[in-house]
Amino acid sequence: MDGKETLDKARERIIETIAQNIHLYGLTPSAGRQYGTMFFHDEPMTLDDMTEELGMSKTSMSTSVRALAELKLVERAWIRGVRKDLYQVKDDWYQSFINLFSIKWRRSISLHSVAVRKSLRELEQLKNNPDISEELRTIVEMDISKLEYVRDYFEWMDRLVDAFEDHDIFDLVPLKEHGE
Amino acid sequence: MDGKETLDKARERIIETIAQNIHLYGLTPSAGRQYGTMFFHDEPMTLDDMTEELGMSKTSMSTSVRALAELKLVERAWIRGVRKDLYQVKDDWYQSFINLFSIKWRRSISLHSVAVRKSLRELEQLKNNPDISEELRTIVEMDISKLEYVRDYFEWMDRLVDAFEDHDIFDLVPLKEHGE
DNA sequence: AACTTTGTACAGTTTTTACCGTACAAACGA
DNA sequence: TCGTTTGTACGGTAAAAACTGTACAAAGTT
Repeated sequence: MDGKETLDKARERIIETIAQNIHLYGLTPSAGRQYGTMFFHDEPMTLDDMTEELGMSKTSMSTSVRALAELKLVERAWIRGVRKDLYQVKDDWYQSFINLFSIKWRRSISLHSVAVRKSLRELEQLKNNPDISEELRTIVEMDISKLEYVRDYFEWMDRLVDAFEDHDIFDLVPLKEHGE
Repeated sequence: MDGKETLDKARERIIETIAQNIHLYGLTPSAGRQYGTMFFHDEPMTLDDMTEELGMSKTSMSTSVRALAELKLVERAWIRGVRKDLYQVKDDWYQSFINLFSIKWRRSISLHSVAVRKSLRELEQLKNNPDISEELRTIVEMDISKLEYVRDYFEWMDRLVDAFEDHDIFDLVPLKEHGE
């Protein structure tokens, strides 16, 4: 086995591992393979480069690179004289992890918070309605306390994402000292 | 609109929100609806209960409750005299969040670490091979430093999950004081 | 202005995933 | 021991998602 072959095999192993785990970011294996390919490619790539490298249609490359960019796993690059769009991976993986929370989790937290607060308001009002049965009131009160718990949970999640974004998380889990 | 109707609507909003966000846990909306239904159901539920409540087949209920259990979002319960399997939601949502990392992320981290270390070993060996071209050696060295970065990243991720599991994360992002 | 090049919208196809019904094994009860 | 109940494996089907090719709009070039 010659050197180039060894190199490619070593790269391929990493790319395939990324492909098979990127579902944690809500992306498809194909997008993962695309990311992995770009990771080892030193210059920014065009859609045509990716088509060639991965043997997939340009349309697919376009849509999946968009998904990668939305999560800020890749970014656009500019090289003077090149007309085509260029993409490269963002090389700060710690920040990419944080971005997952900033983008996907934050949105989910917000949707939950809105829904919970709305339901809580309705149930509080229902609880104060004198016309309902004692039995129903008991159930309503239980639901209220459940939703208060959930509200607090998402409020905590919100603060957790803040702690990621503010990089406070690196106080708790420090980066490895560079070069040792 | 009578009281029961208001209650159901308030619950339905939450359930649907869970269903539409549980993809972050790698689960389907159906499993989310199942979880939400169990969340508001005070006694543990049987598969037949879920079939009735959700209008889906018992087979589906069986497979998706298994997915929920695997992530420890639900657990089995026992009530004396009841022959059927019973399930209830685990009510510590903070722990459930942590479990996602313990179970899904930890596995991914491990797979990545293994792959990266294996490729690193191969590339180190290749680098020390005197027969390769200077050009190739340069590429290999660049890949090595990329993979060392990745290795360190997953080592950090491993410590992050540790910090979740050990509940150190609550030092950084404290729980809301109970009852205020 | 006419001609190229490039990225993506869109509709159709293929592949994958979710879901269902049947059948059966394991556990229980009489 | 023989029925009954319960959960799930399995094969088939319906639904969803990924992927492709064509067609076109936007931007660049001559």
